[in-house]
Amino acid sequence: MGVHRKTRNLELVLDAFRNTQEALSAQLLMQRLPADVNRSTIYRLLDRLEDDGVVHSFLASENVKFYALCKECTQSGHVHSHAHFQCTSCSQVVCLEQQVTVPTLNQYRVDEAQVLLKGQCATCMR
Amino acid sequence: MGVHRKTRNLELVLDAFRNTQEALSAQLLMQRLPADVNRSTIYRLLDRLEDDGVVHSFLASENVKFYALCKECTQSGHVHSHAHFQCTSCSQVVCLEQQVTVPTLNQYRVDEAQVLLKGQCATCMR
DNA sequence: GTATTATTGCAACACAGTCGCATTAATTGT
DNA sequence: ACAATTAATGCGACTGTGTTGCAATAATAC
Repeated sequence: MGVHRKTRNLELVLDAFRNTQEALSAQLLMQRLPADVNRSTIYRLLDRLEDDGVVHSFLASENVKFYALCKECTQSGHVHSHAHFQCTSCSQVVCLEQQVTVPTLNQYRVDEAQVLLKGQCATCMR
Repeated sequence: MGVHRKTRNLELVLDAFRNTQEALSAQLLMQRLPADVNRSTIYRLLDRLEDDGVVHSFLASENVKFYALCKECTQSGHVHSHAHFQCTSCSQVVCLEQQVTVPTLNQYRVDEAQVLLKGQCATCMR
């Protein structure tokens, strides 16, 4: 695992993930972390944490990358073969239990399947 | 269906889609269309064509929106419930026949399922 | 405590996409 | 065929997400 000095910023980011069920974007982290945490630092921490298999990332709507803590991943291989859900009202994103089976195709070798389900979350429905 | 004057640019964009099996991004269109077709115009045409159910869009890697001609869509409802494939080497994107069934979830109302399969296309594999 | 070097902050940048506004050109009515 | 209407276009400026080079700072190893 890449070097990880125990810095304030690293702890803040990890805490943010531990304190929520949601997946987080760089944007959301900026809102939730103290204002003096630098934008670039957040992006760099997310990149590193992903490289190290601590979080995994996926694209949601409006071209925004979301991150969430990995449960099944290691550095050697990300095994986050689960679906993600995004609420079209509040934009919240969560990881689902729902496993995704990677289909086999004739003309292509499929390495990865990204599934994003879109709709409304319980809070926004009422 | 929104107003559509038969303009050179509209024809160029539609031809580009008709002349390929691939899905196209604004970027790719710029490369394939004459250089004097304005960037904003391409974005606006894509938006309009999508509103009118002529093309559908979906997000691929690297935060890029791709578009492809609709076969089953109408203005009233996009029914492009098929999977998409993107080659991680050449970045090419295609629509697959593979239909996607939208799962039902307990806590969420799912309106749409986006499936992006990633791997290598036939050309890049050899 | 000092040296090493990972991490950070900053500013500048790259890129996808959007928008306001004036100009151009496709359509409509006569 | 021509003028009036207004959709479509081009341009420039802008937004937002994410990246990068570089100098300053701070966590770790000795």
